[in-house]
Amino acid sequence: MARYGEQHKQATRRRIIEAAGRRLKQDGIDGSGVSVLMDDAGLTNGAFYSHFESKDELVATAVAAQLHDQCERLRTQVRTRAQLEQMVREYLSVEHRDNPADGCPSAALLEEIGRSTNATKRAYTDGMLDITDHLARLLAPKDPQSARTQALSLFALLVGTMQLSRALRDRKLADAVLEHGIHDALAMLNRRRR
Amino acid sequence: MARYGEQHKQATRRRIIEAAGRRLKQDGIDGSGVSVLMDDAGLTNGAFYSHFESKDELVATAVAAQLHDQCERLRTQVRTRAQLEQMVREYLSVEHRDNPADGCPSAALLEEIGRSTNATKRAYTDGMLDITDHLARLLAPKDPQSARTQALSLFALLVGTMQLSRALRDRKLADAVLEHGIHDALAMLNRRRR
DNA sequence: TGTACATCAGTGAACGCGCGTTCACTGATGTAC
DNA sequence: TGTACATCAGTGAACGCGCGTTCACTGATGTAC
Repeated sequence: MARYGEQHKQATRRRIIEAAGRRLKQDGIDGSGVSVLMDDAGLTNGAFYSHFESKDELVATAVAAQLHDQCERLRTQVRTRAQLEQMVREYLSVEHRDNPADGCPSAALLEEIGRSTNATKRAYTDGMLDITDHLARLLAPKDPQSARTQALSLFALLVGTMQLSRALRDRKLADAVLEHGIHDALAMLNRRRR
Repeated sequence: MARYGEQHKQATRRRIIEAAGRRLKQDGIDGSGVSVLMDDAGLTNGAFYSHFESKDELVATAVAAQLHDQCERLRTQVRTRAQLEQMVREYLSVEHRDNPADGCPSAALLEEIGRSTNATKRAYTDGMLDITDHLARLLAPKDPQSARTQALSLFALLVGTMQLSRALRDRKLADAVLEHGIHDALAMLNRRRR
């Protein structure tokens, strides 16, 4: 019945979504054309619409996938406060700043997501709920509900700091922003909650 | 010699820049076409190129103007720590979140500025240097140089929190993020520097 | 095992549209006399 | 003061281009017998 083997099309779809995640983070949503996105996946533009209804649908799907990957990485690699501090240091690194395609989808896309379709914002919100669930359990196992907004604030500082460092055309200042951001993020993390 | 009165063209140019600032903040850089920008200024698209060399030049100019306005507002309205705290509260308000056109250019454009031309990033950097000069003098008159990165970190938290609140499609959570952001921003402001 | 057939993932050209930009033109204005 | 003229800010149609999307077609594959 299915002629290309059961998983052939699914594998292609995943390939498009993964390549799109990288491209969107590098060039932005408006900056990434469908032809380029398909080229990145090793296909021609025409094949796009046998996988997705529209560019908007791919964007929402890719955002969901990016956050899901990020969540999985956190789940496996950040299980203690010490690991969380290490994550903060890696997040606010020069390497992360200079390689948006490999980096955090929020740092690369948050502002555009705010202007996107409801489906994309929904996907983003759901992904963030999963991520902050995990972080909240780590920060305050007894009161994860209030720890969630704490985690979101930490995240906001990381994202804002990364975007700022990327926008500043003054290497020294941009590096100093990252450095100071680490300090503030760790302080935020270790402050006593009232 | 000059036929429309000395200031006629300059006034029109200022009108374009000011209207563009609002439009860019609302719809993003890529999302704002030249025709719409000129329409906002009450002109037709053709007149654009007697005022600017390119859309890029207008973007850089509008970003500079937006930051300059923001700096002036800070200079006149934020002269004490108490006023700075008040500014934080107004920044992280629901009103600001729901009206990006009237709001902070960084919250609306920072991610896109990071992907923009060098001229735009230069304009942004210079504007931020002015703003942080002022804030640094307020935060630590004795050591404004180190207080500048502190001001930038505070700014990063405000920007990241605002963007996050705009992207979340969950009113309650989005409001909670603002609320918690105020708390963290004030804590960051009042923490003893080492 | 070999051949004819049906399927549909993928191709690549084309669609209409809006983009940034150009340009021939208009007409309100200040200047000259 | 009134008229002819020069200027150039602004008009609006057009340019080529790349966008998101559509579509007739191809050809590699699994199935039927």
